[in-house]
Amino acid sequence: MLIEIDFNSEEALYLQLRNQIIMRIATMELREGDSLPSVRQLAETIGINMHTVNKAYTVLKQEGFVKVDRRRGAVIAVELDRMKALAELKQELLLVLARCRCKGISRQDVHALIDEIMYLED
Amino acid sequence: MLIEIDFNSEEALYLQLRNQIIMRIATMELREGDSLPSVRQLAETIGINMHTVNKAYTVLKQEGFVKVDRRRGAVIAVELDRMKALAELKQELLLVLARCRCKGISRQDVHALIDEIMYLED
DNA sequence: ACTCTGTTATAATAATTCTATAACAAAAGA
DNA sequence: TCTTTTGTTATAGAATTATTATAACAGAGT
Repeated sequence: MLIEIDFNSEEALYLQLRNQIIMRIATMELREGDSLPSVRQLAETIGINMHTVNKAYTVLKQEGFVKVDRRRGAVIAVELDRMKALAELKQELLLVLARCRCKGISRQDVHALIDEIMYLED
Repeated sequence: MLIEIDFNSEEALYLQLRNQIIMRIATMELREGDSLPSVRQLAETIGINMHTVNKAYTVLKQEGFVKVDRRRGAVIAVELDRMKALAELKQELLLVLARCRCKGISRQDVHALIDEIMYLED
């Protein structure tokens, strides 16, 4: 679990942590059933406080990316709720695409970029 | 300029303001050259502090959506920097699409949603 | 017994957000 | 010229959030 934290970033540490873990699940570097390091262990590795890691794990749990097992710690367990995921995606895209329209980025431009990023999928 | 603020939202007031103005530019409810209300006037209309509105305008200026004229106040003036806009879009999409991949939202699903939101464009 | 797990509680510090006043120079209009 | 309105800047306080620091607890593994 190589986690890189940018202490100069404006983004909160626990969000950087959350985002990196989501990215690793997406690239399958982390797979269903894999355990994350314990909050204390990861905190020590990175050099931050235990509670900051705990907060990241708590958010990941609430967002349906991990489940917490008293024995095994935080385990990757992605909750698939298609309707919920689509609704959240739409909400996020509304603002992003509004910015695109303002800045002269066309629908085709967006499609091309999507394909570039999601090249692995069908 | 009807601006609706949700005081119960977790989103900062100045960001709600910024986002609504960007949405209005995208829908052409606000057009190039249009003036925004003065910071004091809009603050009074909404019932928030002048500095909160000023912060929203300052962000919009930094992001290239308005220019500030000493005489006319904040005026819609969208700065078109295609490379910059595409780079920012890509950065934003990386995380959003990672979440999609985790949650079983396919590339086709995303394309369909893009088309649904950007239906007016070619 | 001992260690490791997540969880919870409490407290202190720092940073961010929002508000409250106040003042300034530049420009517009009377 | 006088007044008003503009954005801008400065300062300060309150509220919230983020981060750190200790400490303790129960459950589970060895």
